[in-house]
Amino acid sequence: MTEATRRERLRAETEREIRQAARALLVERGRDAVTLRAIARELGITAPALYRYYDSHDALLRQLCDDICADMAAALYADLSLETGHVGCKVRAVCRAFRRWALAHPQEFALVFASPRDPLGADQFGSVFLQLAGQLIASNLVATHADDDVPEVLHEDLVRFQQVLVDAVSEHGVSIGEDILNLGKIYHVVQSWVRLYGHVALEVFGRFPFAVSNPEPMFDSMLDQMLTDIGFSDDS
Amino acid sequence: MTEATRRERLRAETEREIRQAARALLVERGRDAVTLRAIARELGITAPALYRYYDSHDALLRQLCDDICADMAAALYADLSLETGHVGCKVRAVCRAFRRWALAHPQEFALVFASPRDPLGADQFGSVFLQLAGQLIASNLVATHADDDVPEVLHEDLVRFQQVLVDAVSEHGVSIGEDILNLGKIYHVVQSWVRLYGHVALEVFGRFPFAVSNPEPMFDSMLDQMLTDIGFSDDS
DNA sequence: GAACTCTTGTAAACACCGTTCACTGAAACC
DNA sequence: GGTTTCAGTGAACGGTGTTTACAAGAGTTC
Repeated sequence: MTEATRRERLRAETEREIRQAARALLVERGRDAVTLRAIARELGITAPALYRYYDSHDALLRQLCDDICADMAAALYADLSLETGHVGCKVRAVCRAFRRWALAHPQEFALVFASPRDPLGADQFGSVFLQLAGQLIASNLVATHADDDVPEVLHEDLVRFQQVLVDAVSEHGVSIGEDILNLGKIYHVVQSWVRLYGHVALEVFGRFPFAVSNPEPMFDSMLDQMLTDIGFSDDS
Repeated sequence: MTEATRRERLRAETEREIRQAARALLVERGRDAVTLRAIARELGITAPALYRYYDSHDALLRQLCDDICADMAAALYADLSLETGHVGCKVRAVCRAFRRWALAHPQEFALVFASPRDPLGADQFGSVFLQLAGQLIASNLVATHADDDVPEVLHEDLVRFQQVLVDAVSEHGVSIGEDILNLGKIYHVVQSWVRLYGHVALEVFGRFPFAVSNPEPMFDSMLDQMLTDIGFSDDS
């Protein structure tokens, strides 16, 4: 069944354990607790042995980021698959799932979303977001926004994003026309991402200007407004 | 002129140098470079000497956060004082100033705004934001939003925020009535903070889903929408 | 099966980190 | 002038990332 040699299997297993230990340390004791020595201690080996698997502490942290993104993506997809309503419902579901995930995984969220990252940034999460956004846009057949809704200075960037979206979706076999994915919608996707990220980050980092005792309805309220703005009707 | 003894002056001077060195390290080499030993090296003293000024490395970082907030507040106030137009213009000016400051000080921004902070959070920045928001709201005499605009589940939190705002402004001698600072406006202030923070953080952390080549007009465009939503007329 | 290579781990070392503690020397006070 | 206060030192402890030389087992080749 498995084509891998014994050595390859052992190596893969060790690597799995490294990631798992790193993740546990991050979750339980924060970013600064994810040290090579602590991970090694957890596995019953010595720190330099980890250099057989990762070039540096930094590389291991990058891998950790990717793992987190992949897990988050899986969680979002799972929540999305439970939602069988129309597109507006799906968008709402995935936004709520994102918030839920972030609140349940604050350390992971902080590591992935709030570090002045490597400019590359071609991480797992990007493609997940593009995936979801692209699919949701593609299946929303009502084109309520025309191109001339957005200022012309933004066209260049939005066209680029449009291409990125089209590519991302086509990689999964879905093809959408430019008439459906028009610039007005693209712009609203960006704006929605701004509001979604803003709200979730503020909540996770406790940076609202006052103590919010009941943040969930506030999030839902923002979501309603966002969906209205993006062109979905408000009926739930 | 100065009532302080020689010793007090020297101490104050050293403390100033500590903060300055810590700040320089943060700016030039990132959060992780702000170590006690590096600071001490910069001052030509030894690391344990710093414990005469701060209880721990963590306490020093907290002080650094406060310093950053104070500096940012000063920068925002300065930019605000240059703007002599009506309230809409002032809001626009201070939002732009916030973005400009964040982009010019990414390490400081990350430290202050994107760490799962101490729940206390009664930092300098809070009062600055409340200051500005309160004043701007108070001077916007056109009450375009009524209380029934916002869902009732939010009332409890918004009333609390209303009180916080009223207190913050009254501490500076300005008193405003509840009729002006109604819940609809409060809600829009919160929503504006969500969008402002979201956009700036995404830009600083490079977390837009595509490479934005021209982010300024995108920010301005969001600002226009935000000001329209909040009830300011769109004439510049 | 012996000789060989490749891989995975170790132990020791280096330079750095936060923190504690016993101490020194000078300033401030009475 | 004697005493107290206090900023600063040096040594030490246990922690960190990383490099190096080395050992020992797994896999391969003859």
